[in-house]
Amino acid sequence: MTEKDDFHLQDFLPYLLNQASEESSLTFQQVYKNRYGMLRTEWRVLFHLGMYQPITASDIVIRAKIHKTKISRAVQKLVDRRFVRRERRPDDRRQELLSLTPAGETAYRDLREVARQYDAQLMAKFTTGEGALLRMMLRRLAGFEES
Amino acid sequence: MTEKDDFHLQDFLPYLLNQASEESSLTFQQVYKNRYGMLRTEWRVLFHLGMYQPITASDIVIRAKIHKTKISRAVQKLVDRRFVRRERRPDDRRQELLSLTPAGETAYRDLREVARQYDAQLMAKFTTGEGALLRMMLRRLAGFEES
DNA sequence: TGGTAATGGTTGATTTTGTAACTAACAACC
DNA sequence: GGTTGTTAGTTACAAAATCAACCATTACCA
Repeated sequence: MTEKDDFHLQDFLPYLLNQASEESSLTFQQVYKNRYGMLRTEWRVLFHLGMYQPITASDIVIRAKIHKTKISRAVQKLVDRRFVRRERRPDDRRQELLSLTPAGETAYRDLREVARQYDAQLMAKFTTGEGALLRMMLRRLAGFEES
Repeated sequence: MTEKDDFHLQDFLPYLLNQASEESSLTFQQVYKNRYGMLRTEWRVLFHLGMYQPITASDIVIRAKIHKTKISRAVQKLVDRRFVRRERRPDDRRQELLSLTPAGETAYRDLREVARQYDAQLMAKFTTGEGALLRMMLRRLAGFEES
């Protein structure tokens, strides 16, 4: 007979991570969606620019591990909405440097503040030590650090 | 002046969770995709049936927090491929009870074993105590437990 | 009983994503 | 200089997700 197995879907790490990820992004999603009409990829591009500008689309592809077509379309939309400015490099005319417009800067600062507060709210579920450990473990799972 | 801020995207919990989630689901995805041509929602439905059958589509909606149209289409595909059987309830003819066919059972057991091994492989990155704590924290973030 | 609301599930239209093929610019090598 | 190969980014088409409207059935209730 096939013994009743001790597997539990809710403990399967990829499933659990996905559920936690979805659940914990809901509140933030409401904000960037309602306030700026952005999609997930778009706020990410915005944030990457806010943190590292000026950078190219390829840089974002590498850092965020998002497919280049998604980035391409997100950048296009952000440019259309005057959040982002693109500028072709003179020395290598294939690449274009992306940077935030003043409106983009404003949106970024606003959302960054929301993110910071929301993160604090989520982390309040844990002790400081637990939270630090959680981030460390997630970084390792995400491949952000080798070890 | 606007002080250079201490915000780091890579530490923002929803972002970090999403990256960890995506990264850690890649390997398993290859298996259910290549071996059974399934999509994410489909293996999840399969697993829910494997664990809790017989249940209705609505039950899965509630448990897995997946939209009902996604479930509806996933179930349809699984039925088409003879992994799942549907049976209208006599007492409430709106509902239909879903259960696995023998082929579905086989696929489920196979994938469950893959999942178990893969989970162990992921958890090997941590000590036993860390792993247990991680799961507990993720469960809390996912809303699997109230507290 | 009859009318209205709620539930389980499906379908169609639109939006978003994924995959591959493509253009343009540069690099490397002969 | 002229192939050949790479890289940056876009576009076209197919696959999938989202959203709203939709049946069919059951529940509620005057």
